[in-house]
Amino acid sequence: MAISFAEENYLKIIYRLSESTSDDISTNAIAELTQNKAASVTDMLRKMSEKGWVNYQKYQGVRLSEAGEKIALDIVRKHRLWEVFLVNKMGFNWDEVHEIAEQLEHIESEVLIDKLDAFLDYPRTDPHGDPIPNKKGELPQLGYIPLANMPMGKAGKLVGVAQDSAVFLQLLTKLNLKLGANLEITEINAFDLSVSLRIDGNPPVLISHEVAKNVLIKR
Amino acid sequence: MAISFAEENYLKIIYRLSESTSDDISTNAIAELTQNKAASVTDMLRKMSEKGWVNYQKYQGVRLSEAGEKIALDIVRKHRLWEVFLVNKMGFNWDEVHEIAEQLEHIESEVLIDKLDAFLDYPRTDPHGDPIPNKKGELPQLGYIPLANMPMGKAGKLVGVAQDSAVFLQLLTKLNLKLGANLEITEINAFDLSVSLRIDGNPPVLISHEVAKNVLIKR
DNA sequence: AATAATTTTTAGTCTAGTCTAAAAATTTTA
DNA sequence: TAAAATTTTTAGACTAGACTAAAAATTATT
Repeated sequence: MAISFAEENYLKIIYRLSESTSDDISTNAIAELTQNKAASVTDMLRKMSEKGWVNYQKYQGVRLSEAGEKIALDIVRKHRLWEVFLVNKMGFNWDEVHEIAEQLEHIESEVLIDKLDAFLDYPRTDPHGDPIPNKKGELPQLGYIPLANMPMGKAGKLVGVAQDSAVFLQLLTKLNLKLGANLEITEINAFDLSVSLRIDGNPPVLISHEVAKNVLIKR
Repeated sequence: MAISFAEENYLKIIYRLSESTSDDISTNAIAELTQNKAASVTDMLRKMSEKGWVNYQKYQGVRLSEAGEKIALDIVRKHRLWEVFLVNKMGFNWDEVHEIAEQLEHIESEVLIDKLDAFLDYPRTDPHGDPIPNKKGELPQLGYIPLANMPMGKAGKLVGVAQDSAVFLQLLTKLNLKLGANLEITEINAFDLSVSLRIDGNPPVLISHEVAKNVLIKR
């Protein structure tokens, strides 16, 4: 079944929202990320539900179906591989590549993506540390994930960092974030994706999304 | 002024048609290449004329304006650079890359194209021997062009070939196409782009587009 | 030059994807 | 738990870009 750019975007965004919660995804949340109005989202959800890509009940939010998740993972795979290309081969900084990858992820050619994957030496994560699904849609078992990708309420152990700039490591020290620390996310703020974090059972402290992305944890 | 995929495609196709004639381009010719109906083309030409990208007079055909040609050359530049990438870096054959490049040519990022250009070592031609415009929209002076790119009625001298497979060179010999031969195109068949060619003043013989693309001439 | 054939344009329709305004359902608050 | 606030949906409208059918203009043919 043919799929449009718009549909691909909706699926990708529902996937992204699903990554950080196990609840159903709300119309408003999708509207914000797609930059559309809620009414437009409702309409699209109805259509995608008919195509079998999402499970959608009026007023109850939405969830990807298995078929929808497969498509979403394929788009995520393309997005992240292109990001690796842009950073490793084209010399972009990791903070410059998102918009371009948003365009490249819609290029349709399985062969191209396989060749790109090989050309990049089969990377397991993108420049931001996010895992790259394989062509079957399976996420690599990394043994760790960025703290930023851990769902709310879950706990894990700090096992590494994705960056080793001096300023970053100094900040970790100041926050009392050491290797082996037990971490639990108590809140994720939608506005800036900053995270309230309980460290070794102490009262939660606030850390930025930027920091959370570079802290690697094992569940 | 924002430009859509559809508009970019029309401009590119009008440019391509202009390359092999100095006449105004007909609605039907555009319809065939865009795979649209003539009525749709008329409509689009009217709109693009209002935006100043083409000079269009009802029933009289169309021609790119200076602004339109600038845009078209930019798309052609992107298309051809991506083709080089696909062949030289991704290992595609030169006959497999067109459809993918048709998609990639619409990616919007000047910086990316500049970096790609550098990454590819500033190629002057694409894998088919077609010249790659620079970022100002200027075509490189190659000193030669593929015979397939020579306008009808013009003459030139055979100065080289773009391929040296045995079968190709044997065919040239059979056709009496030698270095230094004086060539004049007497007809281009729209159906298969095959070319009627007068060699050293002899009666014209027919050669395929495939051959014409690999024969290099100096005007 | 008149007629026939072809090309191009006009007029009206359709779909995808968006929007606004208002109605309906759900959630929060007092 | 009733009222208020918020979220979501419905209904109807709009635009870009396509289409078909018929009319108009151009080109080719007797």
